[in-house]
Amino acid sequence: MPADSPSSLYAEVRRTRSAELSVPPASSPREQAESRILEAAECVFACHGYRGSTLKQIAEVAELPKANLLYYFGSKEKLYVHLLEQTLTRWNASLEDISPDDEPREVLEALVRVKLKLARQAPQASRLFAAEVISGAPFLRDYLSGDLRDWVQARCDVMKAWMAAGKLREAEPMWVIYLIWSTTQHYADFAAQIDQLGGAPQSDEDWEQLADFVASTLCDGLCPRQS
Amino acid sequence: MPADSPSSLYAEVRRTRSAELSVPPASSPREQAESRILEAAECVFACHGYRGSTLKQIAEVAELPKANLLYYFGSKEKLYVHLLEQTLTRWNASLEDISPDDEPREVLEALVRVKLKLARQAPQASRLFAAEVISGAPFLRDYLSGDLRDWVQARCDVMKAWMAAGKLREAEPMWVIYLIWSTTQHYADFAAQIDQLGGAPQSDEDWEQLADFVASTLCDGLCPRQS
DNA sequence: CAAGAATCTGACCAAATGGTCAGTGCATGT
DNA sequence: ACATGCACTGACCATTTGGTCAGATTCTTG
Repeated sequence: MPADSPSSLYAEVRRTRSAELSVPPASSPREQAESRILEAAECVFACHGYRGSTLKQIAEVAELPKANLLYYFGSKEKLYVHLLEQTLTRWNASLEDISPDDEPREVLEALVRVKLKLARQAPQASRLFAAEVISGAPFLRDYLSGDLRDWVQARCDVMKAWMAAGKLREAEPMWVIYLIWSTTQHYADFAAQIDQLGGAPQSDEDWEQLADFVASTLCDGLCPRQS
Repeated sequence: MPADSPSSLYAEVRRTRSAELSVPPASSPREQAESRILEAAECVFACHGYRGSTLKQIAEVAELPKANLLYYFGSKEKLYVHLLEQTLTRWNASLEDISPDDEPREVLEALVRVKLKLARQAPQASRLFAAEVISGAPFLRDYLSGDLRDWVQARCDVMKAWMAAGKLREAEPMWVIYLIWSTTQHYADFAAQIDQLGGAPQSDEDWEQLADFVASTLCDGLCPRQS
């Protein structure tokens, strides 16, 4: 019966806040309360998924009365969806376009670095997304088969061009993307396991080395020898 | 408000049952009921995690009265823990030992194939484990820092020997393991996403090609050129 | 067949859940 | 001063939750 003491399990809230990507200081009471609630909600939803989370717990983490959450967000579901959308918006902001003229190795390496940076800076967001997908993506169906599918399709086309030009190993391009996503997200989603087993990157240098390792391994595995 | 209709979301139960690794036909009423309950519980817990699952829902999937689950398993927590332990036992059964004399490429490839086979045959078990870890592994702390840590340590030692012999790229051995785990589990844990985006392996041949792709990419990336 | 054990379950319970609402402050403009 | 609207919240509600239990049914065995 492992109870999760807010002190230990949710300590990450405060820590993540300051590390967050530039969010305007939010002066009005509304903005202040909303961001406070969203922080807490991200923490709890990421941990227990939509159905496993309770408003009471989110309220406790946010140190606000439960009725306050409902005053600002109307319902548990609206709060959850708002959080998902905010996450996707932030992720999209950190993605760059690619073209067939780019060098595959450089693009792949850049993608690995961006994803690992996100895994480090916003692990909660990654786990929130993972929990949603594990549960069958009931709230993200449309996004997955819409915007994300388009984004992914564009990358696949470029990769096919690379393959035709002999710059990338022949393979289902989707699998290349999954290779990158899985290896990088792993460090956010399975952080609890990695903490127990060892090998968790801690310092800036650790993360740098990890990025080097993942990027070079995938590039060497995916790009034909250039000798 | 996406409601998960048992018919669609939990259809996987029956399908997985027949594909399950040899489980004795279970004749006594106790065995019969228990396996029926465990099946349903795996399905629901894998989807919503421990806290997000309800006994009522498990009972509905199992097509048994709720009191029956409690008659056989005593409590929600005992049922959950039983399921976790069963999963770990089965996984351990499919793992082989390795020695420094083995060829890294062969061992890595074999590991990828075993893990992908599990991802295909028992995706629910993989998601169950993933949900548990995402929530901070409250029930698996001891296992992770005990048995699994030992298992992993043994592999790391062998890999270090390989590195010293120039048969494997110099790197934190743990990261090599995470590379394999993440790339293979991804196809079970994120199946909902993959189904929407495309590239999901369907036929035996698809899975074979996927295994070839993942194994050879990782091997080429991890093992020095042999020319 | 009788007696005990194992199997099973409807009815119930206290606690927790998402959500509502009436009412309290409290700032600002007039 | 006072009215208007935003910000807030304790108290409450219907429903759902995990769990108990007394009793009914079925199986096993001497």
